[in-house]
Amino acid sequence: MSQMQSVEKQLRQMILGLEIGPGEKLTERWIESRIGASRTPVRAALLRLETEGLVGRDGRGWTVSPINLAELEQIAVYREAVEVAALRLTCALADRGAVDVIEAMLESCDNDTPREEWHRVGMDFHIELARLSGNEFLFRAVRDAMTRLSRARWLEVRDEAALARAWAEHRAILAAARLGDADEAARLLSGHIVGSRDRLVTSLANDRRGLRARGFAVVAA
Amino acid sequence: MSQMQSVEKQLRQMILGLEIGPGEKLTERWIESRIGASRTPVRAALLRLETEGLVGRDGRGWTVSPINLAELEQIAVYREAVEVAALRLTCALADRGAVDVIEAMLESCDNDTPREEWHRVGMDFHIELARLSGNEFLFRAVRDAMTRLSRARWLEVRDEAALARAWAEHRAILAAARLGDADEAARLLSGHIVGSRDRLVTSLANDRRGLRARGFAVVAA
DNA sequence: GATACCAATTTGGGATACCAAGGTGGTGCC
DNA sequence: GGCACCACCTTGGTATCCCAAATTGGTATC
Repeated sequence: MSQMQSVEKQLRQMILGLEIGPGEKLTERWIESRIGASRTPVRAALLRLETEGLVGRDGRGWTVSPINLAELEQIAVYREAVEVAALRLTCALADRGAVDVIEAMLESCDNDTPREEWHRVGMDFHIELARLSGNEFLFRAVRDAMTRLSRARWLEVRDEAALARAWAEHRAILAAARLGDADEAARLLSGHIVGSRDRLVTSLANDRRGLRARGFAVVAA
Repeated sequence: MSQMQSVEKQLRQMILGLEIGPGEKLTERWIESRIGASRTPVRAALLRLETEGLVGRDGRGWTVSPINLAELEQIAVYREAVEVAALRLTCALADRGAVDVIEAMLESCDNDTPREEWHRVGMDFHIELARLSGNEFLFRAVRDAMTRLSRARWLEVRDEAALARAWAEHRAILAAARLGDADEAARLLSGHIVGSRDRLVTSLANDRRGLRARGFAVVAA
């Protein structure tokens, strides 16, 4: 793999893993020494991550994008549009057996599964579901939206009950999709996304003070 | 304006204006001499245009993205999802007076208007309509989709009748939106997008031979 | 003590030099 | 004539250097 892609990957992981906090200033030279590559690939990585919304410009200079509650709400609306469209396409497909692969993915999480896994599988559910539609643009839209949501979801305080409910909703969506019941699947998915958004925004708004204390910039809705 | 943004702008214009044909090979050094900037801003521009889908990598090396009929069809599905969602949001708005601005935009085109203007305004209709929703993500999605469609629409052979019908459809959509009739507006917009796609793909498929003769790579659906 | 101003450092933007990999054309052998 | 092989050249990837602007820190003045 070229160094350019490697820098991008490492930097993205540092940002998504909150190793670099939302709102922190970035300098190309710091990244250069931190990652061990020269400025050229570092700049290429920053340009890419900028289009993903993970970093942004702060006048002259780079900043890790803060958590933006207003943005999270807009993303939810966007997700609802593209995910529902993808799901409807999938429901119209002749072969919907592929949903079983996703169901197996969900089953792979049990009580012993580390939190990281739950986090990743929770996002992959939506991403893989969109992939099934066969539409590259819908798929990319969902994947990019989930990437943007990733840090916020990581910060969200979720109790066992909420987690279990989300998993149940995922399974219900798959069940409806397997039957080809597009309207029901779409209805369930919409509700799931809206519910997720509400819990997410509420949780972050409540924790805002604590998050800021940890050095994480959280912009209000 | 920084040189980097200028290079990006110029290069995008050259690609969208078909000054550089779909499928053509690009070398960083050629662009460098053509635009009159060094490789650093050229590379930055290429990285950005890559995320817009206007250029792509061809193993080692850059290529102006060919016109891809399968991609055009997928984009239409994607557009339908995001544009309809945006339109429904707009219909739910308290103040829908802003649609008048768009209507005025349409009126600005008459028989004397050069073809370039028609082309631009035809796309801006969809972009500005999405902007009214107030959702940044839906707006960007529509804008980026229209950018990707731009070259294909430029190549499309459109008769007067088709053009007039498209304009009438635009106006009908606005009329429904002004009344807040979301279902009707959505229905009209869906139909418009699907119809546009059909005419576009059909026209390009028919002209494929001629387009290739002009040096334009056209990938079949 | 506050503030205005200046020097020094830092920073991103741009230019250029260098490199390894891949492609191309030519040449000589079969 | 055809094919294998090799030297050369082009190309993107990387590193490094330079520059202008902006930030910073200190200092002198009021």
